[in-house]
Amino acid sequence: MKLSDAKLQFVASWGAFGTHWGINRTMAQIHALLLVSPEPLCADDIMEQLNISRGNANMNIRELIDWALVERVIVPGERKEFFAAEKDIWKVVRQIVKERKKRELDPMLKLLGQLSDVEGDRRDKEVKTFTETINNIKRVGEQADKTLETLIKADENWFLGSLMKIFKAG
Amino acid sequence: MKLSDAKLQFVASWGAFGTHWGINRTMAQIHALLLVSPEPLCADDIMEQLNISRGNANMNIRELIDWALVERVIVPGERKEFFAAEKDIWKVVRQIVKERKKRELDPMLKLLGQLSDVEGDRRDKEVKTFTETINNIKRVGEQADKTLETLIKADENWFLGSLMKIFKAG
DNA sequence: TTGAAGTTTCAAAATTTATTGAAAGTATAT
DNA sequence: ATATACTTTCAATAAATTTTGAAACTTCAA
Repeated sequence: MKLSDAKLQFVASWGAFGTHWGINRTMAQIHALLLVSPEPLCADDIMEQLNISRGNANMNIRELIDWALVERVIVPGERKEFFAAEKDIWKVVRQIVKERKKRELDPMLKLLGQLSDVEGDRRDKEVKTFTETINNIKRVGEQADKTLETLIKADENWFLGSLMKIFKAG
Repeated sequence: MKLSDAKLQFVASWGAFGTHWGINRTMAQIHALLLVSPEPLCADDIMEQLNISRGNANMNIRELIDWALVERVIVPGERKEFFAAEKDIWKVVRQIVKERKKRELDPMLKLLGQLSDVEGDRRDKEVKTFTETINNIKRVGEQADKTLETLIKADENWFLGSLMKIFKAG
């Protein structure tokens, strides 16, 4: 397969993949493009390669920077900004897990805590089912929270080495 | 907090949560509603409680059944269908992980396999960066694949017990 | 200063996704 | 058979999200 075709396909697929995970297609495509670029790209490069407008490029680049997946790079002798993606995929995964945990899991656990005691007779089937379900979700959520917290702090070697040996043994 | 308010809030939040994960809001809301209902509900119950049309209810219930998160229930003496959600949250998590792995991770790994050898000089910086990035993503993806496979097969006690002890010790 | 180069913003337009509701389809009881 | 109760489908519509592009803003060199 030719490099240019492979790149196109990677960018398109990464974009489609992103949409299944609540990430906007263009943002994922820009990320993919930067991941496979040896040199940092400027806004015009990105606009040209993905056929998108300046506004669109700008907004999605900023979002990627916000997620700490991309950083601004100063290129000596150039006035405009350049952008480069974090290339260490393990760091990328950890970063995404960290952000999504903060934005989604943490608020969900907070809510579940608030919902876990409702007024009313515990022998009432409605009350009982509600309380039990919420508490079960809370338990699993808290477990996930701990697991992800460990994963966020883990370094790759520890994760790929120790954890997997244990998993296989389990 | 009153049960009725707590239910409303849970349904609304579960719906919002779903949208961040590429799941349609109504589907997540129906799931939430069934999770906290002690008895199976029929299409009309769901339509009424969520203020949605029959077509919408029908399509999203079917989708939930497709994901094996909800099942049809025959209620003796009733002609219409009733629906109940799987209440074991650990099973729900495993089921979702299993489906998403099949639908998303597996195809992605297949693609990465195809992209991992491109034509051209390996000393070419473009070729080198592309190949290395794809292979790094592939490695992490394959690791995730194994981990999730183990998780899918694991039973709750094993997971909550052994795994977490190990994580804490790590 | 001024102007050239670059970046950001955001209302309007385009696109995508979700929802409706009525017609068509199915199953069941009589 | 046929009326009744219920489910499914899908074209039309509505809603939500994404994208555009031009104006406003910023920065910097001369």
